[in-house]
Amino acid sequence: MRLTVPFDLDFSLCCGQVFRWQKLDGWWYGVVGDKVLKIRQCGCELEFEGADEGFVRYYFRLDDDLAEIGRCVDRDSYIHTALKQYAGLRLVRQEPWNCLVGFICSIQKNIPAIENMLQQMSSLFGVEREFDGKAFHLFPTAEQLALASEIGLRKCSLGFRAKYVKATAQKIVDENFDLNSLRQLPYLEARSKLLEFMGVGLKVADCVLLFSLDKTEAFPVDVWVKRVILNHYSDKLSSELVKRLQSRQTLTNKEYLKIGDFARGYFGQYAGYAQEYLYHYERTQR
DNA sequence: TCCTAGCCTTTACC
DNA sequence: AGGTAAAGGCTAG
Repeated sequence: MRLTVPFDLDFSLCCGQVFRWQKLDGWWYGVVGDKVLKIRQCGCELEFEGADEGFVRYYFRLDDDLAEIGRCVDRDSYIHTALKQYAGLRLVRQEPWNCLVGFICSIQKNIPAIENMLQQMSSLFGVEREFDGKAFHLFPTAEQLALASEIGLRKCSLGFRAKYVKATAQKIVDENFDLNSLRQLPYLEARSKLLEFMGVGLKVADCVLLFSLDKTEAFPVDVWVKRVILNHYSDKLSSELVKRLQSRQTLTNKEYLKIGDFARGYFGQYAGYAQEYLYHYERTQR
């Protein structure tokens, strides 16, 4: 498949938004929904197996107008540098259920640990699928995780998150909850629906909204983004808020909402895209 | 109603 | 080896 739009596969898969892709012999292998696929990029050429072109276009959001998004969020020299550095980085349109569990697991965990938890859950509870001579496991469905015991989930290194995942799976099954239907709702309404799941606060909800439900105005604020705000945008916030952010490690909901509202006002409807560039740039500057 | 402190598990990295 | 930070959320008060 020949690319006619800017895209960088490595940046998009390495920037911390996805947890179940691995690179082997120059190919990226990933499990998405009920598919196992592999993909690699050589310049403008995208090669893949396991899915059709429509799926690849949808999953990697190749229809997003990256040039236009860049123009919208390019508001200062700092983000300008991040945009240049990671030109071609795209948000990935993840499968919502997998995304939701992934970010519940992200609570107080670094990325390698999250990848480890999801891998263990998949191996223990997901359907095995052979592809390219290798064994993969689909991510377990809500039904499968609802049937899992908290003990079983704790065996996957989830710790206190085991209860959250179990309860969330149970709610999905009990209410026949269709996460994809949240796509039709406005940002704030979809967010309040997600907040009803145990283990989902503002941060996790924003991640699910941004990475799987097309809410590009969602602006997840974690410790890294908080650093970006303090180090590069503090002059745009009230000195009172800045003082609070400096003196405490974790954000209160009120502070979190203030930062998100600032970001949406400053970067606009694609604030979430700005977040991803800033997040990845901050993490790789050291 | 809103806010805060204390607690929750485990891993990676220093 | 020991400590700390890690894409935070829940609950009692």
